[in-house]
Amino acid sequence: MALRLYNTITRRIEPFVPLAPPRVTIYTCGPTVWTYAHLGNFRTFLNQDLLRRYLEYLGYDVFQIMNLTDVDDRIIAEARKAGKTISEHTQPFAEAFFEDRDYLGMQPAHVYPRATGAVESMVRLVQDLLDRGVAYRAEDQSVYFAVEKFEGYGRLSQLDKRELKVGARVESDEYSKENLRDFALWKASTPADEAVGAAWDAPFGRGRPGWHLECSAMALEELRSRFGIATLDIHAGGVDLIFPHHENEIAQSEAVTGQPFSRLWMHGEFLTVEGTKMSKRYGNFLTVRDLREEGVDPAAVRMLFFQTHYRKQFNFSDASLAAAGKGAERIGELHQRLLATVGGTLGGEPGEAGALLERDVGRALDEDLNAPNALAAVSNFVTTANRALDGGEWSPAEAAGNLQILGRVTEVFGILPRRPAEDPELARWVEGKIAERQKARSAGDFSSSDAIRDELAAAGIVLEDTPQGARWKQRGS
RNA sequence: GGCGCCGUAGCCAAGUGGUAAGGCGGAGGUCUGCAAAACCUCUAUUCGGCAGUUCGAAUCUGCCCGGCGCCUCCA
Repeated sequence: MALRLYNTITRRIEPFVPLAPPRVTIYTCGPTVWTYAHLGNFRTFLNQDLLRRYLEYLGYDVFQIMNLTDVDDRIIAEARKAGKTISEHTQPFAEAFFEDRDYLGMQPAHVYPRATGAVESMVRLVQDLLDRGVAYRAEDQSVYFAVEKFEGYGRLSQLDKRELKVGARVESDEYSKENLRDFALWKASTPADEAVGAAWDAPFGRGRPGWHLECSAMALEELRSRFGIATLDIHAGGVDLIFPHHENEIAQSEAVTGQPFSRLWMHGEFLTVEGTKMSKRYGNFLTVRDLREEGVDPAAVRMLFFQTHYRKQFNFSDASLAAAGKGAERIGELHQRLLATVGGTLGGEPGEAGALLERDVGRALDEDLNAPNALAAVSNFVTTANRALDGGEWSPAEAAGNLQILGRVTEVFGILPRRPAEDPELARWVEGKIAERQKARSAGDFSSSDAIRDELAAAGIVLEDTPQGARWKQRGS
């Protein structure tokens, strides 16, 4: 059993072999902080989070880099509109991104380099490319990458098989390029850029970095300074980044290093809404803050996203989110039940059910991160465990061992529903009500006991009568 | 126009040559004072359509129908 992943560059599922195990370096293209990231963006990030967690589960020592793009056309336009500098404009959105990340329970990347903080290394990279003759300064004072000078350009996106749509890439400000496919490394500064603080000095002229430059510069910077290498193990992003973004990153980086920029390229598919790609452009987007305001449990979101394979589009709907939430709750219920069964038992030895769970989840995730299949295994385990618990078939030790495995596995997905924070005051009130109800029940006064249950329900408290007395929990909220 | 992806039950979704995972929903049952939670049984003779290859196809090939994406600094 070994992990296999789909590699965009070979279009095949292949064994995952890191450059220097147990270390695994991952670069994930992060958000452009011109506004709030939407759920579609987070689908990609969440799938990367799953990859990260599974690699760590397998024992790899992961180093993850996620960039924040904090200078680009949209940011400059928005900053201008608001009369702010770009950093004034992006700061709140960067903070919001981290809040959303934490809310969704994503593992933080090890570093979050920002484009504006890496201008120096970007300038060096451009200079290097100029020195090597694969880049040139055009009449408009911008610096472009000469695509024809880089052998193998277009390998990732299979450009050789395509024909350009007539008129597709011809824009007024690109007339200076020698070749239509050449792309900007450094854009000569304009008054608009200067007005919002988006211009830097460089030997080849004052300007700002092109979009693709930052990822190459920052990734190489981190790899070189920390590990003395120039090749990533995994580079991940959304499918829309295959071309031109990642294609250009490869060209820029490899033209300088002569080494593969990344051994593996992973691309996640889109989230759609009513069949159409979720996008700011179409206005059909939802943000994480929207969900938070509705009181959605992040476990439901994770469950929903992981129920579809990352390389397949899937359509978001409130109904499917609610259904996924129910599924996550069922797993959470069992988790609680096992905790109660285990009591203070330490250690424990996993039984057959736990071993099966671990094996099936591993098999599924090993095959290109087949999370849907892995979750099916979890679900089967839940049924098996509940049945065993109903029949009193598990000793505390066996329950403890199985619980440990369930915990390890669900940790990979991060799908255990959040338990409401302990509120002593609320707890005291609820316990009081439960005692009151119990008294009524013992006396056979069921209309009173039901009234109390209704009262609690109205407060969002759900009761479950068990042989050990009433359990309670907060619903939804 | 070029390149690519998808179409599986009421809904969501695995499965890519050997006879349809899983979740949600629904029906009935067990347990319960009634519930809740859990469990049990049932819920696709069939995988967009039509041909073909094969002992055998949801899985391979061809055509058709329907939907989506990239080629636009969009995850």
